[in-house]
Amino acid sequence: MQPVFLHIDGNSFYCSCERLFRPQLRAKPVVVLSNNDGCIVALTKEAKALGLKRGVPFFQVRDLIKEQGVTALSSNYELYQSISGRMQRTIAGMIPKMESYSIDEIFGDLTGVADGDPKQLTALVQSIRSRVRQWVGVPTCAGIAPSKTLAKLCDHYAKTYPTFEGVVNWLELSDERRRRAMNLTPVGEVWGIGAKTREKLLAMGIETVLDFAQADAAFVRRRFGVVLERTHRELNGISCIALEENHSARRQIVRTRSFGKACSQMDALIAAVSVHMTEAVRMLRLQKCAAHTVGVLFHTDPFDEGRAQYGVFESTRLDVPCADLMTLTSAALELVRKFYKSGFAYKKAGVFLTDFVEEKRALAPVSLFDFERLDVLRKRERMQSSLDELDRRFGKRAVMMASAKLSGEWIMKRDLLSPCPTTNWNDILKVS
DNA sequence: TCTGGGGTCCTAGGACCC
DNA sequence: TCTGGGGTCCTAGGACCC
Repeated sequence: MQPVFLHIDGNSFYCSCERLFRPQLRAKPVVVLSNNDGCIVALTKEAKALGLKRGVPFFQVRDLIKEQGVTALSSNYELYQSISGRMQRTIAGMIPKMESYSIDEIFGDLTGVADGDPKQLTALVQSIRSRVRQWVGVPTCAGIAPSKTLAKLCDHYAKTYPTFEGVVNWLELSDERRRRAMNLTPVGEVWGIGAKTREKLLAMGIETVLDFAQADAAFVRRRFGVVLERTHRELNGISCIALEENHSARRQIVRTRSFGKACSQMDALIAAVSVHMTEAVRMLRLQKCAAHTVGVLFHTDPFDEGRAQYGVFESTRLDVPCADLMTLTSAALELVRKFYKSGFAYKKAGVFLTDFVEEKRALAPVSLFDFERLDVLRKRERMQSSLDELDRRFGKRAVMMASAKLSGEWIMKRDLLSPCPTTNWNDILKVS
């Protein structure tokens, strides 16, 4: 039986989530910014129409945004994660097999559904879209095709050409329309073809998806390897990439953040690494794993080209896999102490965990209590009364952030603060 | 002078995705 | 002044073993 894949994703997902709670933003240009409000990570079609693009640093377009009355929002990942969960549960209830591919995307397996009748498949997917719209409130587009790569391409067509009304079904297109669509689409739009490969293909005169799909398979294999050969086959309707229903179990966990302001003290790195490790271990325990390797990274500001750069990406293999916050944090802090060099202004710090094994023992969730035992909080006695006050007013998360903040130059606008009733640093610092 | 061959494991780096 | 933060997979080459 010929496989049939579905791809659905949310339109301007982060912006759509924000619009749910701010209906006045409907049909208006909106952008959502990355962590330190550094650059644009999501934007609505109204914002795209003004020439704004994903990935552009905010400061470069600040004037344009002001002039055009674009709403710029700090990101709120906890909100997006929660909406994403609702969207995916809604879809999961309507199709036999599903893979959660990213925060706003799913792949589904529709093989054998509706006896493979293309018209019925399109109708089914339209009903999924309207249910998501109605139950969750997020607009989506979808593609249906015999391979994942084609399904994603069809979704792209659905987004690009509104006449399709949100769903493009490869199985319903004539050969002629398929060729026309592929010929209109730049090769870089294909899932699996990034900037580097695109440049190489352009240099060979391969400009459109059609050019690439018609290229010689052996040639693609020889010049670009097995990965791109798979993409090539997928574009020709041969499914090579299977649905992964258990996509969510991670093989590594990384937590990093840029500092709002570069810092040079080792204390600040220690504070940052401790906070990141607390989050990383929380994730690790959620997926019931222990990590055999623990690592840290920190580096100077790569955009500050005038200054000497220093970067660290180091890891330790533990004697035994471990899911204990204290042990993992100690190992990470040891790396920080070993590789820290004074005289540099550090802009980014983080931790990573990898080489996972399943952890069968029951694990208590990471609590603030664990965190307080860390040497970061040596100053704890001094700070205790203000921390108690913080705890009463804003909860433990705020205590954690304030502790880190007070033990180093840790400046962030709003990251990690969503569970608190305030996202305003000044409120928190006033109390502490 | 002439200096095997094949397998496995690990790592670093590069490419890709959102 | 201000430039995100996650992830995945593949490959080549070196170390090591017999």
